[in-house]
Amino acid sequence: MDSGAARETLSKYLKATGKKRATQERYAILDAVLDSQGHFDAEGLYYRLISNGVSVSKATVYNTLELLQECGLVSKYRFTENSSRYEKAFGRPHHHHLICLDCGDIIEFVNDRLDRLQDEVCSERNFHPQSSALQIFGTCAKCRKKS
Amino acid sequence: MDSGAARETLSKYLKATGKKRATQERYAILDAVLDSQGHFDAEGLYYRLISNGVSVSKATVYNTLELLQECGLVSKYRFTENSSRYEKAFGRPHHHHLICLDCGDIIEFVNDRLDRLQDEVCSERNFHPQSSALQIFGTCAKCRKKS
DNA sequence: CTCGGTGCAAATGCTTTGCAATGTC
DNA sequence: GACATTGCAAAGCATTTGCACCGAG
Repeated sequence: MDSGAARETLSKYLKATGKKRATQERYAILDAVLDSQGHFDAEGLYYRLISNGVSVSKATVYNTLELLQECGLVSKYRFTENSSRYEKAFGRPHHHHLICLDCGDIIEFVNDRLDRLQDEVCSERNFHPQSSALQIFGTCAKCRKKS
Repeated sequence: MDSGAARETLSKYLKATGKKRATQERYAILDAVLDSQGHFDAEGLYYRLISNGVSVSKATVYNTLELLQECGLVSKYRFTENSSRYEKAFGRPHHHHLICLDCGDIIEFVNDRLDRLQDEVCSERNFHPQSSALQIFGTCAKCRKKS
């Protein structure tokens, strides 16, 4: 993950809009996102920022996550009730998720055949796909061993 | 859609738990669900009940939708922020969704190859699937014509 | 008659918003 | 300087909960 390139993506996006400004907060939040491993939520990101001495408000975290989503640096998911999960999307291939209902683990996988099949379905229906999300809920190998 | 069979499914489920009771409200809500076409939300179902002269509270609607989900009569989805969508699941094949970002239309499709491919992915990872949801977001044929 | 279910309104938790202060351009 | 962005706390919204009453078993 190249932090410099991500910052440049954000910077270009901000300029492209002609209105949005490059603030310290936005870059600080981007850095925190890039530091993250796997999925995180807005709350967690906020506390991570605070405990690193970065002073931001939750509102700004939410706003900036939306902004980062717009420029493709972050993906947002809603696997369960009452909480959105995010992940950095910079330089990552298109992937899907296996979600363990026991331990809550999220396992990512990539499958070209699956993606191609999706495209087929779309062209059959004359539907122009923009993004897609496949979630498979079940029990992971770890939890199956346990029980 | 056979309303009698659905009611029987619910009845059996209630008895099987040994604790849950068969109330008028639960059957009234089930009926309203069976009457529905396509996707609906809790709020809409609630108002549909009220305007049909059935007196229930929102809390009961939510509780019952959860119950109907447990016994497989209803599926719940979360396509967008801040609102869950439900659909009757009784006697319906496993299907996925194309969601139009322009008009909000939800198009269902069935694809065996896709389902088989998903199973393959799971067994590769020793993951035991229970349910899955694929959403493809984009623009539908109708909206592409318009623009 | 017992205990699960219901209705209501208040509570919850995530997310957004209004407004004055701040910092970018 | 103009105006987008921030911070804070308060508001919003879908959903849940607490509790007194009701009704299924």
